[in-house]
Parts: sequence; structure tokens; C-alpha cells
Amino acid sequence: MDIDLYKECGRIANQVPEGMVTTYGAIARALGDIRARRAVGVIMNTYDGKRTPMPCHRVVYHDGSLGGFAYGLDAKVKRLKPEGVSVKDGRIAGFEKINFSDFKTPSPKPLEKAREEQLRLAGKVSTSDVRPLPNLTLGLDVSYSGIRAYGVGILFDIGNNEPVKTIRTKAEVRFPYVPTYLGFREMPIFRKIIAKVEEPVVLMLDGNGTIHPFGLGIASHIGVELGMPSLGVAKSLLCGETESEPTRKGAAEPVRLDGKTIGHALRTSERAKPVYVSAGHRISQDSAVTIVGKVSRLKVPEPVRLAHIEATKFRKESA
DNA sequence: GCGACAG
DNA sequence: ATCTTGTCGC
Ligand SMILES: [Mg+2]
Repeated sequence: MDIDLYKECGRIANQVPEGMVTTYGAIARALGDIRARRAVGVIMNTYDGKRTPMPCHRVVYHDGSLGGFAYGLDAKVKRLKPEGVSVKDGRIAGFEKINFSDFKTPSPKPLEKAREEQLRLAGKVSTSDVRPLPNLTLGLDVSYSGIRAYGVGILFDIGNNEPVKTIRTKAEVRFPYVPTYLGFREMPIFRKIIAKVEEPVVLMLDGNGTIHPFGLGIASHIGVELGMPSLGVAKSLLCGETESEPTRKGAAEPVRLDGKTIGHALRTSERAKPVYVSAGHRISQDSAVTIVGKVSRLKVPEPVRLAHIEATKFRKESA
């Protein structure tokens, strides 16, 4: 089942009693990963008080300073005062004494469970080519406005180097961006798009496949989950390192992590920085690089570039 | 103290 | 990812 991080966040935040406060990082830890601290801030800023009520005014920075508040910091102070929490010089008075972090949490915590799932699926990743490798690729991307998401798939003919069909879908996304958990955020909407495609395709994701600290970037995640060939193209590096940057168009440099090659930096355009290509599932690293090279004119390969443009259009015309 | 992590 | 005006260069 898809993870509702707003709901999980509410379960934690509602344990903070009147007269006490907590921090974005403490809630993130209770969710199962400190990496989610900024996502907690995003949730506090965007949640629907009717659907998932929680005392966002009791959440502050790690150093006792106030953090943010959608209605202005004065309003945050004003809500804390009747609860017996006062603010002096922009800091919570007696912060250490009233900093609540003793949360009751399920075991495993939500993000720990997500990570376990990730590791389990990572064990199923195959980086060998399926035969035959489809001659069609489906470029996928999504544009956001809060929890509203606008996804687009561009069905693209690799041999003829041209788009064949465009697929659009809307969805509500209740899992904010958390580094290394991108698959959990975007899988649901992409699954809806992919369900509308009949032909065999190689999925092309805006993000990584095996370039991931736990071996399961979004491309691998979706590939394994749906049993489809997939690859990832990222505009910047999530983890690992390259010895040098490829100079010539078409040149590639390995991305290595713990002594293993997990992907390649590929120069797709003379003037732009390289993109980072990695196999997702049921495809070899070589084929992933070859396909991306074939369908690239500018920095970002056409299927993903068009999906990105169309997703942004889709969001703007839906507003 | 510095560096820092897809979208 | 989104928020935004101009500017530089091909
Ligand atoms: Mg994207």
C-alpha cells in the first residue's frame, strides 16, 4: 500500500503535549529517518487541518529558534503563549526542558519499513538485457502543486527517434520528496500512466536506477515492482563519484561507489554538464547508456525532456 | 567547522 | 520540485 506520510506525521506530532515543543528532526527520526527533516517542514507547511490535524506551531528548529509558520511567526508565538510556552529573542524559553522527543512509534517505523522494502526489492534487480529489448521507450515525469501531481508519459520510438503518443494523469501525492525515497513518492502516479500502455517499452525515469545508496533508485524500484525493463537519467549525482568528467559528446565515465560501477556520467551535449545514467531493471548498463545516447539532442534525453515540458504545461493549464 | 543528498 | 527577470550566447 502507498505510504501516507502526512498521516504518519500526524500520528507523531499529535503526541507533543501542550506546554512542550519538538523539532523537525525529532519527528523525522520518529518517522524512521533523519533525512526526512525537511519533508517534515513541507508537511507542516501544507497539511490539511481538517483531514490530518496536527499542532504544527509546536514544531521548531533544533537550536530552539522558531522555524517557520504559514501565518507568520507572530501567529506561532501567539499560539504557543496560552499553552505556557514563551519566546525570548526568537528562541523558545527553557527549550531544553520542554523539548519533547519521547514519541511512541510502531516497529518498524514507517520509513524503516520503506527501507526494508527497498532492500528486499534491490535484491531482485537484474542488470541483464531482456530479449528482445523493446524499440519503444516511455519517458516519465511529473510536475507538482502541493499534493496535486500532474504526470506525463511520452511514448517514444527509439529507432525513428520520434514521439509516438502522450499520456497524462493527475493524482494526489501524500509522500513529499525525501532523498533516497523518491520511488515511494512517484511510483503511484507512474503506475497509472504505465497501465495505459499496451506496447512493450523500456521505462525512462527522471532519476536514478542503480545509482542509489541502497541499490534501488526510482527506475529500479518501478522496474522491479512492475517487472519491466527500466533505466534512470539524473541531472545531478545522488551518490558515488566519477574520476573525471566526460568531455566529448557521447563519452561516458563510470560512476563508482564502494569500488563498484553503479552507472555512468554521459555527455549528451557539448555545452552542458553530463547526465547520470544507470540501469533500472532487466537492462544492462551498456544498453541503458546506448539508448540514452540515441535519443539525446540536448542535455536531457528527448523522452524525459518532453515529459517534463508536458507535465509543467499540464499543471499550469489545470490551475 | 565543513560539506551536503535524484526530484 | 517550485518561485521569477533579465541576460548572455549560439
Ligand atoms: Mg521529475
